[in-house]
Amino acid sequence: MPRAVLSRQAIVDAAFDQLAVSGLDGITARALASRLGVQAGALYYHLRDMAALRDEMATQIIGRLMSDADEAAGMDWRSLLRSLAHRERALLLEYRDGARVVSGTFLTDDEALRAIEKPLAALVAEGFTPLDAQRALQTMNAFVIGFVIEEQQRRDAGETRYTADQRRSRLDPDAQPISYAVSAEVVELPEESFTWGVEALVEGIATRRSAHPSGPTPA
Amino acid sequence: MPRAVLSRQAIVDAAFDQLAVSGLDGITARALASRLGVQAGALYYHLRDMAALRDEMATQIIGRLMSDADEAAGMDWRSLLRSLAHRERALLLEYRDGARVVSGTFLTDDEALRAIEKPLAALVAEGFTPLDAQRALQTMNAFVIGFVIEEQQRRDAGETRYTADQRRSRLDPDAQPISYAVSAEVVELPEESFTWGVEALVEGIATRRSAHPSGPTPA
DNA sequence: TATAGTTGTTGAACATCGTTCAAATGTCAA
DNA sequence: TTGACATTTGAACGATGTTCAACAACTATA
Repeated sequence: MPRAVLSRQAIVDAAFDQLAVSGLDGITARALASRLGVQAGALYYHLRDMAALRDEMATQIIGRLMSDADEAAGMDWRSLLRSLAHRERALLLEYRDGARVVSGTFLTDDEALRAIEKPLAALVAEGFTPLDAQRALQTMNAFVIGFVIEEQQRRDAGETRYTADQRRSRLDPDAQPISYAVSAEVVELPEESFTWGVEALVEGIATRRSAHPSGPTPA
Repeated sequence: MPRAVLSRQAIVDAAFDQLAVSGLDGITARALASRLGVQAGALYYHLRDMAALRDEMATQIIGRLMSDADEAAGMDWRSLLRSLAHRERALLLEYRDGARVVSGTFLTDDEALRAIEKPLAALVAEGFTPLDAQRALQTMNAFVIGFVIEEQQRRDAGETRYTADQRRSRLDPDAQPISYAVSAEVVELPEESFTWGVEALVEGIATRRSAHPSGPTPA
């Protein structure tokens, strides 16, 4: 047999293809092996286990987020945070189960971890405490992850069981008038909902920023 | 054999016990069956499949969040949002993998869906548009879920590979001074980080609230 | 050119998983 | 006592992750 048919990267590429076709649960050792024209056991020469593969996938997604990000240049901090949030969401949406992939894993490459320094420095340069800068990014990131997990849950898995009509049918317009009235916007228009959250967060972070010179976070 | 050894609720209870012991991945049909003194197949008389069990678990957790919540009474909207966020986090932290359990599932009980009406009404009574009220809750919820997923990832899974020291060792204090300086707070002190995010969000939502009388969400 | 060593893959096996289903068992009503 | 019903058994099926001795192909050395 020819030597070196596989490589760590080839397996990861196949995993992304498989992810698009059958979702995160469809990424099995045998599915990848057949996609690569190989037996399942061969994968374990290049990967410790399947968890390592998922870590690697998450790392590459985050790597993309950090790489095309030379945008810290010349942006005020609001635009920077907005841009980061929207690009992170767009990136996660490119992949089936994208938010689940990155949420449950560890970064295998230090490059991504180090890349956070750039936006951190940009925030500090604009008057944030290092700690406040870190927390601003952490807060924004948590929001994006949480939002997209729910968004993809509806988009990918629940096409049959998560329509606006279906949601409305479980509500009583007399007992729950507000829920009923906004039920359409909950399911549809995720763009607007996301932007609303980002704008709220940016403004909220602005108040934390101006708060710190006079002392620590107030109660 | 005696009739009705099992019940849907008994299985869910066993699942929560198993969750505490071995995490979400440890909840297998046979593990629950042995815990209940029964064969694995018997579970399928009460549950369509294991996904239905996870939905049921998520529903019961959310149900707890909504039930001990008679707190909408007499609270200003800020206190209400704060209280909801902190109670949601505390509840999720009670369960191993709690955030993952509720994030990837559908509510099987309409009660939880209907219970959102109460906080929604409270926000509307204080000047929020129905749509803004819905989005405020959605944004806060996304943040809490995203935050706790990461928090539990570190607490439960990664005790060995996610300490502050380990994070620092992957950073260069000269090249990434800010990341290095705050690396301790990132891993430890989740309480303060979470409160920081909640406060930022509440203040940010306040600006969305005052913005709407003059028109829709500004750019 | 022969030989040894290394790298990468095979093929088979193991334990465990979710799920299904005919058969057996226990309980209750008539 | 009998019959109908509800519930569980026990065994099986296919698919999963993972391991490992054997084997094949390439590389470097002699």
